[in-house]
Order: sequence, then structure tokens, then C-alpha cells
Amino acid sequence: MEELIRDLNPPQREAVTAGDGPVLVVAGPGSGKTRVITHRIAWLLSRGVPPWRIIAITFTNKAADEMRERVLRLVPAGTGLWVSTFHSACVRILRREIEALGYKNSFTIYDTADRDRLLKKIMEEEGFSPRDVRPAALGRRISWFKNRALGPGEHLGAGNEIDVILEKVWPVYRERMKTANALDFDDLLLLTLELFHRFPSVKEKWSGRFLHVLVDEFQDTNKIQYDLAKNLSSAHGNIMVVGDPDQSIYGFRGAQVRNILDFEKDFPAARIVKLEQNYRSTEKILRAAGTVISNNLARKEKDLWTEKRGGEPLDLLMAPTAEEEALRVAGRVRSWLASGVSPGEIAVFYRVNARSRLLEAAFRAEGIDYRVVGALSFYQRREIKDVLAWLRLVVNPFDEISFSRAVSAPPRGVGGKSLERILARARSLGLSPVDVAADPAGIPRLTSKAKEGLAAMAKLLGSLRADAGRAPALEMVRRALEETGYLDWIHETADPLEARDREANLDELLSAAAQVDERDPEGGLAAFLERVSLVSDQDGLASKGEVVQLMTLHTAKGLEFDAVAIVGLEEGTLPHLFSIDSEEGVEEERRLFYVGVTRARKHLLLSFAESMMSAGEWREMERSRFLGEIPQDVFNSWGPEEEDQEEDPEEERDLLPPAPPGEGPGPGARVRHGSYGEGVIKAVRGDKRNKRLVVDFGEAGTKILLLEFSDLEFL
DNA sequence: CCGGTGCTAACACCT
DNA sequence: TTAGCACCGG
Repeated sequence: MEELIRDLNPPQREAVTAGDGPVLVVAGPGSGKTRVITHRIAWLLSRGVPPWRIIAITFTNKAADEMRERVLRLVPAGTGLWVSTFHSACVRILRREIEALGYKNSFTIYDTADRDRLLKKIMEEEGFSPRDVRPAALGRRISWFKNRALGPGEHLGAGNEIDVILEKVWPVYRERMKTANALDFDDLLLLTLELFHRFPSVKEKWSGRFLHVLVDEFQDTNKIQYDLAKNLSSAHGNIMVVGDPDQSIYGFRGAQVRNILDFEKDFPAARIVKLEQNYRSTEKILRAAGTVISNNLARKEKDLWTEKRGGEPLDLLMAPTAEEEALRVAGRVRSWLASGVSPGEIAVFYRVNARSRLLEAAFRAEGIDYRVVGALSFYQRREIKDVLAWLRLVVNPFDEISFSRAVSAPPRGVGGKSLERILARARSLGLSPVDVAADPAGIPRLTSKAKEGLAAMAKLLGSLRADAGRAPALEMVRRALEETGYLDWIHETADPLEARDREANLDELLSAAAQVDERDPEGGLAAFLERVSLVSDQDGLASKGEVVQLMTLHTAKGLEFDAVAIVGLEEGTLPHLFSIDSEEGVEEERRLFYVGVTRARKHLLLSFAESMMSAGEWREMERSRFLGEIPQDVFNSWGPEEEDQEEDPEEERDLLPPAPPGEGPGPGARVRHGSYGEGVIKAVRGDKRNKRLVVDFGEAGTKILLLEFSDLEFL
């Protein structure tokens, strides 16, 4: 027991060895908060608390896995611990309890894309055009309300077009989700909470089971999650929450820093421990972070300090365009590598996913191996979603969205119209779409090909279902691939290159299944689908060795690297345009920047571009206000001021299209294009770098070309 | 009904 | 640049 606390500083030790009752740990970046949680769990175990009576909530599955490992290293007898995200914990509870709420425990988890597909269908049925309001916008709005514990009818939809549509669509969405025996991400939390509220005995059962509740990243919990944590600890009040108000970056998901204040109110007896010594970053990095964050008015003062004096100066980089910025950053990464920083210890952060494309191109050009963490996930790919649809149907034949997908992957002569008739019939008979497909005779106006196809589909699903309980996940995925004819279909339709690409992805899916089998031999298909539904951006697939990592600032939360580059420090990017007009919004952006900066141990590079291409237009950018908030003496040079004057006119001229003589190529001028041949300019639109030419190329048609990239020869 | 083609609009952050 | 959609021919 002694060695558990030997290497801890006094406040860490206080938190780890705290007695029963509520504890709030306010932990600055790099102050050893993960250490505190793992040692706390180990401490509890060593004092005889059975592992299955401890639940620790983390932000991602990856963090959960790591935490479990670290605890087991300290106390090997820790099997049975619950370490998971809120979402995973809720799924585990719901699998056992959800029947009380009228769902079947074989429920499917819908991701955002599934949700939006269903919403689109409902909108069409209700006579709304998915063009006026995008289904995804509705979906986000529903999620927005749910994350704030508001239901249909409870929202204040005065005049807002989305909310008017929502009024009609949301109730139907609820019904349909229930019919499909499906839950969206928000439902996982909400229904668990509903369960606790409506069935006190269930709540007592679970809160009685867990003697200790620990919540990491508490500053990013929303009201629902806070209520869940409170409910889970209601029997004994042994709850420890760990967080840092300055790192709260999920306001858009309903996260409220207020939870930290409420915690002190809800638990007046709470012990409060502050961790202020930073073990991660150099003094320069820490000072930059500290002065930036001190510009937030809505915060509690906190003094982070470190014993690491000095450190390397921060690096500031300015580039005329975002492309150029990416290239220069890649170049800087190359010199980090050359100076001995290992690739896995280097990361590049950006505010918006779109920025990763430029970086990827630059890294490829530089020949540096990299990995994009998160972003358009593997599981969003078409072939993956198709196969998963089959597998989800095996477990839950009521899942309409998966049925709609599987029925035409591969196609079997059933299109939109027939599909609607099948689903309608299923709903009216209270059967699953798969049941209806098994007996296609009852469905009007089907071709014989469609009937055969449907019967075969139902038969195959039945046979897969018979094995689903006992076969390993790997075998189920392989059977789905082969017996549905999916693999063959890919090779018949797609061009060979694309087919190979897709098959490679499917191979990865097979390895993912094998991995689940290995971790959880009893779990089978159900465990696989669950894991797949709840992967987070940080989780990724099997990590591809030691390479440079690219990710958003949000994904960077909780990670640390020797060398960090943060790109896109422009007004409108960071802080983002959508946040710029409210003080609250800007403060959250500032925290996001703070999170990014504090990920770095030794080297920090900050960069921005003076212009970028977005939505097909060049936009001039200004450097982010946050840069101006950093004390100048932490930089190796505060160059941009002078550079602005010397370099700018030069660079600007290089980038602008050559000034045309006189009024330049105007309407009527003849031009030649590499592939379209000769043509005549019909009109000129836009100005400066956004100047576009409308050119009639005769047989090749009329094209609109951005002058800068048009490569035209003027005749 | 299926699948390819060409047009249009848009483009946070995440479980 | 791309994703998603309407449209059209087989």
C-alpha cells in the first residue's frame, strides 16, 4: 500500500487516500490527474473494495483501456472493474434493463448517419423537402435538445424554421426508433436516466452495486451525464470527479463547466483538492498557455507551475497560403525528426477537419509517414456500413435503416417503392421487415426477381441468426461477406482498383472482429457490433506504429507529445467564425487553444496562413487574436511584424494572376486551354484572386474557370 | 429498378 | 474540392 503513494506529491496523495464521501479534484494540464485516478482505484482495491464495485468513467474507450491497464499493473487482482465511457456504461446497463422501457435488449445503436437517413425518410413522408432543411441539421438540433434534457414539445421553437419542422418530425422519429428497436447516441444516456427515474428499484440496484464512482474529464460532462453520475452514487455518495474548467471544450454538446460549481453546491461536504504542479511542459510553453487563458473572464484563478525552467522558445510561422503553411509545417516536422524527436512523439493539431487534407498532401510530398486520427472514420465507409447493416439485422431484424441498406447491397431488384411497401406492411402487422421478406407473397407488385431475392435474404439472415449466439465475431463477419455475395458484387461492379481498395477495408473489418474475439471471447457478434458503434475518434483502429499524428484540437484532449504544431491560427478559424460574435464562444475557443498548447512537452510551433481557399473562394485571413495574447519573449523571433512589410507585397504579387494589360482578357477574347481547346470568353466574374472566366469552348461546352488556376493561353 | 453522369451547394468541434 | 442529388438510359 505504501508504494502506491510513495511517488505522489502532497495534493495527489490527499486525493488518492481521501476517505469516503464526495471529492472534487481540480487538475491543471499535466498535473498527473490520470495518475491520481489510477492510484485512487488501486488504493481502493488494496483496501479491500471488490473490483466490480468500482466504476470509473472516462472520455474515450481508448482512455478507458489505458486506465484499466495501468490499474492492473498496480494491482493485478483488478478484473471486473468497470472502466468505460458514459455511453458504454449505459449500454451495459440497458442491455440488462431496457425491457422495462418497452425495448428489446437486442437494440441497435444508430450513429449520426443512420439517424439522418431516418430523419430524411420521415421528412419526406411528412411533406417536407430535405432540400429546405437538411436532415442533418434536424438531427443536430434534436441532439442539441436531448443533451440539455429537453424533449419534443419542450423546446422553444418560436418561428425558427427548423423547430417548426421538428415539431412534426421529432415525435415520429421517436416512434420509428422504437419500432426499429434502435437507440441513438443521446438515447443511450437519456434512457438510462429515465430508467433510474421511473424505476427506483433499478436505480437502487445499480447505485447499491457501485461503492465508488469516479468521473474523469468532468468539465466536459453535460447535465445528463452529471445526473447519471449522481444517480449511480446516490446510495453512498462516494463520488470523485476530476476536471479542469479551463479545458472545457464541449459546450456545443451541452457540457457545462457549471457542473463543477454545482458539484460544490450539490455536495456541500465535498473535499476539494487542487493539482497545480505541471510535470509535462517547459516553463515557456506553460507561460504562453497561462497568459492566454488568463484572458478568459469567466474562470477561477489557478496557478500552474513547473520545475522545468526555461525550455526551447516557441516557434511562430506565417505563410501566404494554407497550402504553403502546410508545406512549411511539414518541413519543420522534418527537422524535428532530424534532431532526434521520434515520429510518434510529434503531433499536428488543427481546428477543422478540412485542414487535414492540406497537411496530408504536404506530408506525402515530404515523404513523412503520418496518421490522421479520427476524421472521416473507417466505419463511415460505404462497404463497411453495408456489411454492418447485414450483421445488425442478424441481431435486430426490426432495424429499418439497416434493412433498407442491406436490401440493395448487393441489389436484388428491390427499389425505393417496393421497400416502402415492405416496411409499411411490417409496421402494420407488427412484424419485422425481415419477417415480411421471408414471405414476399403478401407484398403487392413485386417482380419475381424481387420476391426470390427477398426470400433468399430472409433465409440467409435466419441461418446467420442461428449461429449468432455461439460463433465468434470473425466467423460471422466472414460469412456475411461471402454468403450475401457482397465480395463478388464489389468485384463485378467497381473498377478493379476501387474493388481492391474496398476489399482491403473489409479485411480491416475482419481484423477488427478478430480483435474483439481476442479481448472478449464470449462476446461474439453482439460485442463486436457494440464496440464498432461506440468507437470514438481517438480510438481508431490498430495503431499503425510510430508515426506523426494529425488530429483536431478536440481529439487532442488528454494526449501529450514532445513536439506539437498548431496550424490555422487565424481569425475565423481559431477562434472559429461561428463562435466569434459571443464572448462565451470566444472563451471556449480560447480554452481549445489552451488545450492544444498544453499538450506539448518541449517543442511548440504555431502557424497561420494569410489566405486560404474555402468553398471555392480565396479568403484573406487575419492572424488570430490569441497569438497576440502570448508574451513575445517566449518566441524565438517575433517576426511577422517586420515580415509583413517586407515580404507581403512581394508574395502578394506572386500569388495574384499577372495583371492583364489594359482591361485585360475581357469578353470576346480568344483563349486556348490544355484539354478543352480554343474558346471565347463570354463573361468575367469576381475580382482579384477570385476572378473567374466564363469561356465557351464550343463542342467542349461552356466552362467557368478560376483565372488563377485556369492555365489559359491568351490568343 | 439500377447505376452512371453531371450539376449544385457547402464546408465546426464529437459519442 | 467534394458530397449529395436529380435525371436519364438500359
